[in-house]
Amino acid sequence: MNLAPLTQRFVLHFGEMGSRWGINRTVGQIYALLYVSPRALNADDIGEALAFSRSNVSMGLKELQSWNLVRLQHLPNDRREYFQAPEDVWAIFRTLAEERRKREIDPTLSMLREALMEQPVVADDIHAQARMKQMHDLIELMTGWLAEVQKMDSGTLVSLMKMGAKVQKLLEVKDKITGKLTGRVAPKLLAGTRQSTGEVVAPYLPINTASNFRS
Amino acid sequence: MNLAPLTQRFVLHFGEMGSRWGINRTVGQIYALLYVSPRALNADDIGEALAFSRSNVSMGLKELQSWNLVRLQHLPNDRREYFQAPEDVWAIFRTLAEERRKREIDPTLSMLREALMEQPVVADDIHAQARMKQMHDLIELMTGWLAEVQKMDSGTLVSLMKMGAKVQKLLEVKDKITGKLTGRVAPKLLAGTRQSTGEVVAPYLPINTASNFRS
DNA sequence: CTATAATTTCAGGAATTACTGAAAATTCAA
DNA sequence: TTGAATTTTCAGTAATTCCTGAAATTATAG
Repeated sequence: MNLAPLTQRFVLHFGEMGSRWGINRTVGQIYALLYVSPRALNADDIGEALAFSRSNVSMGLKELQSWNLVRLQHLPNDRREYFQAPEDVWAIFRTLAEERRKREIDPTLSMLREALMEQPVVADDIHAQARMKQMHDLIELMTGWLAEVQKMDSGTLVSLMKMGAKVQKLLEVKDKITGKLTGRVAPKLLAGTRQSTGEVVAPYLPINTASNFRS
Repeated sequence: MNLAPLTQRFVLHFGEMGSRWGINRTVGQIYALLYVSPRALNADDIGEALAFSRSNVSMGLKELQSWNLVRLQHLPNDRREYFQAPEDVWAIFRTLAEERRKREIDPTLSMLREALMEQPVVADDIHAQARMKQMHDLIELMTGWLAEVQKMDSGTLVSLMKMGAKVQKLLEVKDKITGKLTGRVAPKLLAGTRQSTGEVVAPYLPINTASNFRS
């Protein structure tokens, strides 16, 4: 591996980080290299830069393509394929979120939905189903929110994030004006929820209190 | 493995899902079991339920404890340790986000900060550093926002998420009233950013346009 | 169509990670 | 303090994942 110093540190770091995800070191390094590279690279460039076999590069690039994380490019008078990472970091982040949702969240939601359709036959499964309902509702709320947020343009998103918790205050002001309840927990939420199982599930608890864990 | 039917499906699913993260199947299954269990379980319970060796359970529980995902409990007249998952799914989610930040984001931020302090000596590193700056800024913005959001109580968070993109409209209304600019991209953001490298980096682009990728 | 360049597939070996049983360490009741 | 109960450690093996070179496939220039 013969890379510029900063590039090398970045590439090695992403190789290590990759392992903490499901992604393997090779793929992490290839992506990192493409991300910082000032120009599109072909498979041989990559293999040489990272000292990987040509076939390993090929598999890594295929993986990255399946994640929609790299774009293909052709140069005039050159039959080889050139790869690059998108320029816009926000677009990259969106793609990542989207793909992870597809691979990790969607299958889980399906499993949960199926499980919630069933009639539990064992005592333990009654409680299990109620827990699955809680998880299902949280995931559904979060993915729905994520989908809406992903539609915003990057500028709006940046503004929102920079506001951070100040949105809360804005909501309170709005409450006073409209009289609607948003900043506090709605009574319905506090009342507990009757599940499809018939069981009444405890309401969302305030966090960071000892009562979150049985002691 | 001799589990109630719904419980078994849930446990097996989380085992598989674990592999897509960095987490191994065993740990995923143990956590899933604790999550749906109506009562705290000891290591032998878990080992028997999932057909794992006692030592494997011990290692899995240690891993889960290092993630702050399980709580320890003692029953009267029983020396064994009993484990359970927190009841509040929101608290669980917070913990997960927090721990992943510590393990994945923080080290990356450190690496990026260090790299941004250096003076690039090779041409390629000048571009690489500019790219790292973009990534650094995005991550910093997101983690800062996350930290603020994590301080909110679950109820507020639920309200916010249910509003989804409607927050945007609220911001526009606020703009009209206060005259401040938040809903649209601030001029400074559109103007591009002068990096520490001296290079002027392109501003955030509108997403979902072909121009995000060189064609 | 043919020849060559480029990419992909894949079987097998290398490296890593997971899991187990036995032994060591720890905890706590008596 | 002792000793039984419980948990943890760890070396060895099993299982899985990664990576390579060779062969097959695909693409395209001539």
